[in-house]
Amino acid sequence: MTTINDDTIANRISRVLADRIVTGQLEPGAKLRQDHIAEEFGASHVPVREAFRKLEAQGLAVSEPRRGVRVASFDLKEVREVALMRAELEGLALRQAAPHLTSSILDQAEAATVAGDNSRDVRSWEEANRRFHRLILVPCAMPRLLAAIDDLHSVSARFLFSAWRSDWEVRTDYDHRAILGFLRRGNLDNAVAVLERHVQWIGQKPVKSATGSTRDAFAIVG
Amino acid sequence: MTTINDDTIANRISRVLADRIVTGQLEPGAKLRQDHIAEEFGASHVPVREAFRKLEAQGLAVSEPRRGVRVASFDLKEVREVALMRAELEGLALRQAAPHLTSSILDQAEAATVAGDNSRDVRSWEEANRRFHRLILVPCAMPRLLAAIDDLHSVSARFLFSAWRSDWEVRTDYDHRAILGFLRRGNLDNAVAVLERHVQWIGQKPVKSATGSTRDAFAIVG
DNA sequence: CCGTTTAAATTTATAGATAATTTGTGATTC
DNA sequence: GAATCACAAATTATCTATAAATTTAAACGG
Repeated sequence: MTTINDDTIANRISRVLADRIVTGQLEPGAKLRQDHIAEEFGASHVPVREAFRKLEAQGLAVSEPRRGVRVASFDLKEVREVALMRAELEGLALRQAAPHLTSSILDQAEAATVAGDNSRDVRSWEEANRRFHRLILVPCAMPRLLAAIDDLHSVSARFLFSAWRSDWEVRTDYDHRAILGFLRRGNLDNAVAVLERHVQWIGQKPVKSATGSTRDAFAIVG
Repeated sequence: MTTINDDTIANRISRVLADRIVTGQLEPGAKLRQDHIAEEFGASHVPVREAFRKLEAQGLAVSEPRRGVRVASFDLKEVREVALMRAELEGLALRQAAPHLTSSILDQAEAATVAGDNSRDVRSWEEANRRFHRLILVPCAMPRLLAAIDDLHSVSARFLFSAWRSDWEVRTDYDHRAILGFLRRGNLDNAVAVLERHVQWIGQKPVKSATGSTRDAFAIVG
């Protein structure tokens, strides 16, 4: 039996590019040239174009009709927009998921919180944080809603990595613990309230640019 | 000057197919064969595949890796899911749009409501209904949010056309009027509350199938 | 009647051709 | 002499045409 090629080349390219954009290896506004990318992946430019379309749908790239596609840029306004959307949709998901939450799931979510608190770098903190959110939301069993939340999470992560690429300070996530506490006690309304506030929390941080001047970086921290 | 080719062939194909799926000309589960579609549009299959990717992102088609793409099917569960998502997101959009609403906009929205009440067929009712929602939400100036709402509206419309393809009874939209009333009086909380309830209202209707048996059809009516 | 093999249809990917946009160069004007 | 406009060349995206791989179906044999 040969190697099972479960997904298409276009999907593979799309995943790699998405990761590069989210982690900041590809900077906002950078041009994505299909021929170059095709060459890098040892493929032709047709699957590359299909990958572009997927990135576009996820909000990670923007395509101008006959002028090519660029990495999507963002500003504080868009950080806020994504935070608000996540708050609403995650609140909805938690309400629907609550009846199906087991103590086993909540234990796993607590473990994810601990893992996040012990994370020494942004990347692993983000991974643990996403695991927490997914764990308590997936039982809502609403695929379209979960897919939408997932896309927003990717964009959130991009903001996060943009602001805290290398320097990350350890902090304890009291919100996650409060949410779990309310869920264990069956107090859904408070759990949702904390979650929605939590996701809207936008961290702010001064960043020194190459010229010595400082600009403010913003990111959703939750 | 020649005909301005503002958008790509792929976008054009995508729009036409989306319309066919939404109006029910293409039934759920129907296979979309790229060569046939390419031939119909006098194009090759590359732009067709790109159109497929867009439809997939909108939730109108599903693609299995090497087995082609089909028109997305749906059930009552998904109707509910879309209704809940629309309720949350439209509520959010209205809250953000409220400070920017002018009496001129509200007048146009009222005109759209009247047009809806006078509509004799589903299609024109849907068009007027969508116009109403867009008018009061667009001033939120959140492009990603509005795009998400727009996609959900398309899916809503698909459910609607599926249930009431030909027989549509005229009805007066009290909810729209109540929303406008609250907005005019500056009572945002009540306006949002009515809107969220309004969008979650799922109409139900018995439909006679070819065999003589009856099944229930469902659709978001708002 | 069921499983295997063969053939047709269809998706996926490649390579090449076309069209449009951008960029660089040169000429003309102020 | 500097700046702007026009034109040309190169780069890049888009589409067509063709080939390879995979799935679906159909036929054959047990």
